[in-house]
Amino acid sequence: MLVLKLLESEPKYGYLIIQELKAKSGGTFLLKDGTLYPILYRLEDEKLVACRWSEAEGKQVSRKYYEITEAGRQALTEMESVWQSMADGVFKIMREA
Amino acid sequence: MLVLKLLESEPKYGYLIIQELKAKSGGTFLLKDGTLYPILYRLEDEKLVACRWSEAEGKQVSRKYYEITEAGRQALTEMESVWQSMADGVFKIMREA
DNA sequence: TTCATATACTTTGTATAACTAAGTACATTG
DNA sequence: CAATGTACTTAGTTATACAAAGTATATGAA
Repeated sequence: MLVLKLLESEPKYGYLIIQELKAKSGGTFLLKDGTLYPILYRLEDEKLVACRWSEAEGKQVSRKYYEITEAGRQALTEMESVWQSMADGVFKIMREA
Repeated sequence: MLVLKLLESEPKYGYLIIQELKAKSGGTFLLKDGTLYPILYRLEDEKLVACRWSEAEGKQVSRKYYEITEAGRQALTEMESVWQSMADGVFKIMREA
């Protein structure tokens, strides 16, 4: 869900996703590259993202940019809803129990 | 974490935990018995809960009551903190991304 | 200039653990 | 007495996060 969320605004490549996951979560999500890339491959298999190789602007390194698909946006909406329900359920129990 | 939380106040048996998980989460956590009991066994292995067989009051059914241990209370505190950090991280990304 | 670090992606293997399904058994209620 | 609810157990499947090791290029400091 978090990876899809980061791709919601614009296509990004793996290394950048790892950095944003770390920065935007306030240091909570520290993914190793060997953790993130398999997630991207799975999202690609599921057609929730599409990718294309592209040379970075100014630099001569080749990067694989991942872009969220329409199906990905729908899945993200569903995931957000499931997460919200789940988190609500957890907080209820942590408060009430 | 949720199972430990439900045991925080008093010892409970499996079936009751399933009912409370459903009721107190507002219907979000619907565990099958085959899902809950292995969780209890693992918590027992980890010494986070202890159990004893006991006849139910008034009834003649035998029930296995699980009680949280001191180590379980410490683990619960740690789990609550980890959950809070994780949830905060998720919400940050869901907002900021 | 060369060594270390950062960038960038891939693949394999392991460990965790949630979940389903099927089984046992007794109690309760219509 | 049949169906449903209560109560626990075990085996097997699946998902997937994660680490580790590998490849490769770029960059900056000594």
